Amino acid sequence: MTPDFQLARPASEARIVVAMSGGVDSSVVAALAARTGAEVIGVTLQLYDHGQAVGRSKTCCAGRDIYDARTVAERLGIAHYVFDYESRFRDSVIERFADEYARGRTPIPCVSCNQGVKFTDLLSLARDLGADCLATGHYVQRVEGAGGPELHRAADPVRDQSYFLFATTREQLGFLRFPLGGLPKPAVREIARELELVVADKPDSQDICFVPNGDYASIVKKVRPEAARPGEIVDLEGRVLGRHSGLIHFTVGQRRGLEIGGQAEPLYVVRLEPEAKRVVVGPKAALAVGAARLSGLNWLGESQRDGLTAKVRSMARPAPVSFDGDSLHFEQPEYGVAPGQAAVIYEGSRVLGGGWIEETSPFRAATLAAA
RNA sequence: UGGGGCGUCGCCAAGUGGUAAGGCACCGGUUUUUGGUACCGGCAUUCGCAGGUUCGAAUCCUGCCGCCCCAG
Repeated sequence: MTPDFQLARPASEARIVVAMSGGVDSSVVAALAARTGAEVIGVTLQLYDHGQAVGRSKTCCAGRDIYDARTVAERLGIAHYVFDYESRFRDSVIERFADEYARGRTPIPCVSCNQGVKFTDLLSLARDLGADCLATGHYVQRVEGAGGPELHRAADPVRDQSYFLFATTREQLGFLRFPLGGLPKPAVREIARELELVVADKPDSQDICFVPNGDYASIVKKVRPEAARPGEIVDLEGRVLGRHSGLIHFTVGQRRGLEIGGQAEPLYVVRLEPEAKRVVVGPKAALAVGAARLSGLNWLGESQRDGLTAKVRSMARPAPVSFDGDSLHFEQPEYGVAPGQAAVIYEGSRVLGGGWIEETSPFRAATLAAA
């Protein structure tokens, strides 16, 4: 099967730039693009290099991914370029990531990366290269609707990455293509195997790409040492229950790592108070959120009142909500809603828009306010 | 140094003669292109210490140690 790249002119006259990370998905995108007969240019961005920290820069980590992308491009017979975006990535993703933690918020670097480095910088690069479109390996669907291109969830819901792309603008969407959005992951790997791409059995990437061992705290600490200052852990009444080794280790909804035993029920982080360096904890019930005020709203469709659902994390089924222009109201309590995370609003499978969570209010209060 | 109570995993805590529940915490795993959640699994050969009774004790007896309360 060959997904439609929705080109405005015959493929034989078109040029497609493919963002190649060195993983299976984007490699298959490059292969599918090449199959259309268009001229394909693979572009890989060097965003970070923790290989140097480990001392084997060309054989592992970022170096390995770039090498893999190059190998795939050679096999497909397409052009391939590597661009050094390390400083831009550091400024727009890593620094911001650390700043957010320092403010007691929970950042989501994949969105910053998509909206900045990938869909702004790389996208304009692709335009400069005279491309007709920029194709990526994201599992989302771009659907030509009556009012222009729409962004929809992936056909395979367990693979859906629309959450990370809510900040995509209409203009960017016009230029982007997501050929994998209609495919199940096994099919993508199958294509890679048929074409004997070296990355066919490469494990899926996970966790934060620029954090080597899952130890994001040490990166934040390096950039924003103040976020690693110890402080008190208090309950909802302000009683001191224990101490912590820095707000960077916690996020709203978190249960593990508090090291406070002797409780009848588990304790969860209810909120972070960066000025006081305090972690406020409470029972699960204290985590039930009824509404979330959003900032930085981006709309790809019309905001409307009925039939909306929203995701407050990537891996969740969309929950019924209403939106009043400022805040999202959940019909059922939502748990672990952290300021700094994204709230993405859907109408069926379509992404209407979304925003950043600024603050939340308890479920019951929201119910009373609505009544 | 009079009276009373208590001492079971890091914390809380069942268990009063039949061969150590549970919760919290912690650890490991699964899930996952963010944090987190959830789920699964692990976690006291031993009950403050030392003796004794008994076929058999964390559970009964004795002594010691420690803590708490009341009284002087």
